[in-house]
Amino acid sequence: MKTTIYDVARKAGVSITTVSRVINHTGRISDKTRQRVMNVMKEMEYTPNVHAAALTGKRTNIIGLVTPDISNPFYGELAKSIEERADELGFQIIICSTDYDPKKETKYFSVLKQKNVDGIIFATGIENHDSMAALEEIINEHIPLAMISQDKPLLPMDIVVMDDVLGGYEAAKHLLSLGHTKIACIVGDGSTTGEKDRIKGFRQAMEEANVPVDESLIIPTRFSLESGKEEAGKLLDRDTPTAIFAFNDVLACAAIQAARIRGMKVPDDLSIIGFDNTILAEMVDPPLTTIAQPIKEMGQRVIELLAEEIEGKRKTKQKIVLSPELVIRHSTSPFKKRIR
Amino acid sequence: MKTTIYDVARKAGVSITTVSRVINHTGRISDKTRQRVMNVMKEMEYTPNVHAAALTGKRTNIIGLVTPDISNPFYGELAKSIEERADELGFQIIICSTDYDPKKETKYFSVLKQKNVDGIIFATGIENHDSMAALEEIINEHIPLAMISQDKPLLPMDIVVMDDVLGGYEAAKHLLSLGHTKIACIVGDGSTTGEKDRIKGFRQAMEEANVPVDESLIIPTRFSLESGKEEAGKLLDRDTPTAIFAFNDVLACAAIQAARIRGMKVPDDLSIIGFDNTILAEMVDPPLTTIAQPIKEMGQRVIELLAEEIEGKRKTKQKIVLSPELVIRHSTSPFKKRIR
DNA sequence: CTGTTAGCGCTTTCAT
DNA sequence: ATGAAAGCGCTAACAG
Repeated sequence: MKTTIYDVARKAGVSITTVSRVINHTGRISDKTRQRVMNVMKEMEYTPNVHAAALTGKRTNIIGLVTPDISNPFYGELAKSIEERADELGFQIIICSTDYDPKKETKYFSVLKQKNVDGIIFATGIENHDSMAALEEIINEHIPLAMISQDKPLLPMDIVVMDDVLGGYEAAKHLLSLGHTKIACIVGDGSTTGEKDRIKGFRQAMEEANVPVDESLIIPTRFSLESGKEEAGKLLDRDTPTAIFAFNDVLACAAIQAARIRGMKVPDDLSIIGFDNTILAEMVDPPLTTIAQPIKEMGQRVIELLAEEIEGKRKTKQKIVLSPELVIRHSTSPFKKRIR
Repeated sequence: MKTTIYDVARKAGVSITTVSRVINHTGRISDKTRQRVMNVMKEMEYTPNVHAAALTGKRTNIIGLVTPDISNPFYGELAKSIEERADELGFQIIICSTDYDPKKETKYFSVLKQKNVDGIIFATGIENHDSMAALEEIINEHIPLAMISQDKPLLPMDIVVMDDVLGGYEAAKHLLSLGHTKIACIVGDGSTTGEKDRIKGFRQAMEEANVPVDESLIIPTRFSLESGKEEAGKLLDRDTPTAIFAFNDVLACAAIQAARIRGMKVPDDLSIIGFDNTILAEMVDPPLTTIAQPIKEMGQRVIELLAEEIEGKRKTKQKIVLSPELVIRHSTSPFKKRIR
């Protein structure tokens, strides 16, 4: 049998109350007894039973992380930084991969509640109606919540996001500074706020530079490599942009492939800038100039925010907006008039 | 206050025992009472308190997953498939990312033990002495264990691995069948069993084809993109292999880049085959011919194995060896005599 | 088929 | 400064 608080108490010649006190640093205890108890605990390799503690209302030190897909490098890196910082703060992470399925989302909510997690971090959109309802329920039960990389302006919870407007702005700015004016955007389905913000920033930079935005150069895709390749290909077949702003690194890869198939050289014939700065960006040829999301820092900040709330150090919700960073590699170059 | 088993019992007009029985499907209960109790549970939205149950020796339905780095696409995909199947089987996953640090490894062992997980899956090597000691302790406590993608012949636990010998064999076979004979291998530091097995398979295929292996074409690297690029470059500068077998997809990318810098076309001037079939393989240009590890299936099988053991359905340990699969894309082509 | 009751290991008043 | 005792919510042996 595992050694319990009773075993320790007996061996140390004190009551279990005293042992409990030294474990939790509560109440007053003479240094002498404390030392004795601590020694016995060490000696017996005593570790408190988490469940018994949880049963009396103590924390579980478990945090749920709800993400759409951990195999996606972006979420993988996010999960990693969250887990790392969580570990430092004494929390474990239960991962929940929803696979973009709202049903799994709501299911996980109840599982996590049942597991009595101390808090939950959402890295999914939660657009679905049922999910929203489940979410509100969680809010009502005052389970500490934090949202990452997704804004939910109307709900009271901690939030860490990146400034997508600025990201779009910087991408456009970079291309403009290289002399490009005929710039295409390869976007997704336009549904998320992140996407909308990026294009907003893009437009702003164009406007400031007095370059009109050609709406026919804004190309929607299904956010996948195949779809990106196809749409980028169609674009290049019918028009001649000198630069492309892809809304993530995968789409940028797609654009590179589409260009290469058509005998265009990147960046000589076509500059391409990506978004996210995942591992792909350095893997691809040419290495991608891209707008880096501060993934690592975002992960650290959410978990810190959440931990503060769990520990009751702060009762007001907080929103942290981090800045993107332009990472210049080799997929963009100054505009040169093309020789036909 | 959350509704407890007592609330349900009272409302249903039975004892808590009866309620407990319908929850756990134990003992005999008349269909009538069962129905009544079930209805009340539904009505009150009752969910059992996991900690109270765990305190009496019931399972926690939590499984620990110890991996070196979830942000690595290979482990990310593995984690995903494990989580997915685990969810179906009713388990949650606590992730532990060791970052290849043996200290974190041993630390996680104790954390997981303390959290009373039902079982643990190791996706790390556990080469370190302290980790081994900790591992043996866990074995002694009879916590169900499973190892994935790593063999530990001397320890009694469930294992799921891929046949690396066969993988190396198939890679060589493919290249040989295309007419290549001057084949280079870009390997790592040669320390893991996986690597050794791959090269063993490679040699075997070469031998069967009566093609001598040129040892100077076996190039060690630090398994990183940079290192791979550098070493592959040196190789191409001093020699003229017609094909390269890279020991993972990252190294294959490195080889492609090194070749392109030197004006060589892949696959026309140089065929390259990778290993793993991570997302990189389809992202890169040209898409990579590679030896696919059945990541998804590996994940599913470990968790199934572990679940069986947790549920006590099987007491003998089991080892499952899965087969690799050649995925042909566009980075390899038949050998043509080079025109100088 | 159903109920009574004794723990599981710990926290927390309330005494002393 | 320390201890006795009452739960926390549930399971399971025992009794009917």
